[in-house]
Amino acid sequence: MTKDEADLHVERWRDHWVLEEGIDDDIEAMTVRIGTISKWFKATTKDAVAQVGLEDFEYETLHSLMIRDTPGLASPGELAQSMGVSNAGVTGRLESMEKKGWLKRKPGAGDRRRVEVEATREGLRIWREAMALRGSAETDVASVLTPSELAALNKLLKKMTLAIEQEKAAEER
Amino acid sequence: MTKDEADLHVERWRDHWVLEEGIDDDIEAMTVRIGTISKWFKATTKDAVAQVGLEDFEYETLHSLMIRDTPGLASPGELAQSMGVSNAGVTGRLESMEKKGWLKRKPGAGDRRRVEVEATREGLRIWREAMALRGSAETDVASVLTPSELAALNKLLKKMTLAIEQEKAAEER
DNA sequence: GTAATGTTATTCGCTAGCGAAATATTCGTC
DNA sequence: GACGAATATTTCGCTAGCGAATAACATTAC
Repeated sequence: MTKDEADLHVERWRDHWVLEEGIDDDIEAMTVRIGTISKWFKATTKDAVAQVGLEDFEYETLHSLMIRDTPGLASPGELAQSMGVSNAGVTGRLESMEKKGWLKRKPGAGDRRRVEVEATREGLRIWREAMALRGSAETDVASVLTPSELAALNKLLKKMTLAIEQEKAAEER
Repeated sequence: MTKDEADLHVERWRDHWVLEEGIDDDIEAMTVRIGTISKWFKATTKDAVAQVGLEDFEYETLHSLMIRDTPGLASPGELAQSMGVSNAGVTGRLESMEKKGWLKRKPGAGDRRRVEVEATREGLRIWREAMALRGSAETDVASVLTPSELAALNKLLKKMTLAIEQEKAAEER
């Protein structure tokens, strides 16, 4: 069967190898593949986003704002958390994005320490546009799998994500 | 069955949703899961790397240098390519890493435009140390799968990576 | 052999983002 | 009901990295 980059990587690994305790080949190949796919999705998203005239981080911010359970509405701190960016970083993003008119900030209603971030109509529009492009690129890749293969893949991935989420939760105490 | 974050994401997606043409739920869940796992691996690598006293980008550079088919030896341009970083960025990395003694640069033998980057003994040592830690974190996650599940997962992932690699190759003409 | 073109690495000006300190507001407690 | 602790955001100084321009060398064409 044709080899992919991960296969080649593992082969080189074994030949030239130097580590005392070897890492399991299948695990190594799996992590490399996950990385490859993730990178690809990031790259296609980047393209889609560039096509509609957004910067990467602008898209990410709008996206984060929209996929909440209160879509289009959040505080800077919440955004920082969900994007894995520092609070200071979020302030910077909001600053420039507010100037461009994709969102606005207003002082928090009840608690005046807070700031409420809200997507504008125009912000929503451009984000949707990017989403449509992004989705079609993902569909392209996923379509090499049959529906039942996709289901099987999801089942296996889910086993891992559940383990990860559990691990994460455990870390937080 | 227990739901993971991806499941919840897709549910929210559907409830509040606003896109004209819906994105297929299974595809969306799959991309979210791939992203979650990839992020997790990145985070565990980051921890491992911090434990041995390396910066992220220093580890990445050493790693890139070591997994070549000429391990421990490369030109800046090759590194830039394999890391997906600009040439200028690589120059900066090499600068600081040379100071710390993890690698050294010397003028290219045949072609004197080139520069040869070589890992030092100490660079190799610290990278190995990080690798051992990194590997064990990955093994932890992967161990929720049975060997045959892992094999099945790799088979499905490989279908996608092959498609991606083909797409990439096609783009390059 | 020399001019023109290509290739490789580095320098320079600029942007995004981080961590720590500063600022503004709220909550708890005596 | 005032004062200290807690919380939310922003400001500030600094670092990594990008793209464009530059420098140094090599290759090709004539």
